[in-house]
Amino acid sequence: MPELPEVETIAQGLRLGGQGIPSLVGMKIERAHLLWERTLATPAPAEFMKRIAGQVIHAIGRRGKFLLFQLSPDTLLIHLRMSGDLIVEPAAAAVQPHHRLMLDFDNGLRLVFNDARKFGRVWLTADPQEVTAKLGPEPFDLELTAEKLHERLLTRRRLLKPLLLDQTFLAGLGNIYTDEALFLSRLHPNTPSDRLTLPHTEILLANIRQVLLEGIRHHGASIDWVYRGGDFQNYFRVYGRKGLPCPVCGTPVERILVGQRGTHFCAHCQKEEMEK
DNA sequence: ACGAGCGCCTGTCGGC
DNA sequence: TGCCGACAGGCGCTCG
Repeated sequence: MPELPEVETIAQGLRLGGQGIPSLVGMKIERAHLLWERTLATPAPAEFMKRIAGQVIHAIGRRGKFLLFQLSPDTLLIHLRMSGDLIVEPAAAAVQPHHRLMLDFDNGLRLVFNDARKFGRVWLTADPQEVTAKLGPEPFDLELTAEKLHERLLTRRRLLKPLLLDQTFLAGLGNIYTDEALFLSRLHPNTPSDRLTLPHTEILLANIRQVLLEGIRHHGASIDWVYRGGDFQNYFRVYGRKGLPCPVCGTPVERILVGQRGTHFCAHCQKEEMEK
């Protein structure tokens, strides 16, 4: 799915406007059209339609990979999962094949949740904490120090990569940015989490933040057939580069499975056995 | 408390 | 060319 940088890019775009599209802040939702029922996590379709009509978008934010739309009494949460995207278009435009939910505004525009694979989900709730309560810390939270991250790493006995992908451990990382952060940190994805030293954790946290910031600066990555305008895919160091030379040592990048996920790394730079 | 396996879905790509 | 499996930015579930 879109990971933190892609979700942040979308949130900023909708909040600030640009490229001919106005900011959605202040827009009033007139009515909703649900084209794929399972897109709606909660409440039931009839109640959703009734409750969202007339609500105004007051703020647009992000928590982990969730988009948050602060409405009048309620909050709308959207998770794009693998193939979801948000589009602003004229409310009169033809309905495209993968449109799943459309929110018509009272100004002739609509916000569309488009999602080819139908994995994405939408929640409308008075209390967004009901949805986001289990999420781990935000990577850019200033209160997340290397010491605190190190403590959290030591309380678990898991492979490093699956742990970093666990949204209850840290919110926002996905497959791309995890591989990139581990590469920069010279850490093997199979490293047991409780073997990380504090110095290693400092390096890891700094690199997680760096790759996420790079992603945001490039407006995210555009891969597969879902194009969102970003170009961070041109700056991947290892992700999706199986067989291509490691940018540091030239050794061909390997692809293995870790926790059922395709994982890209340099076997020379990222040794499984760390020196203590 | 872990990881494996699978389900949810559609689309693309590479190999034969 | 055409078919077919592998694979895809995610996550929740069950099962050992």
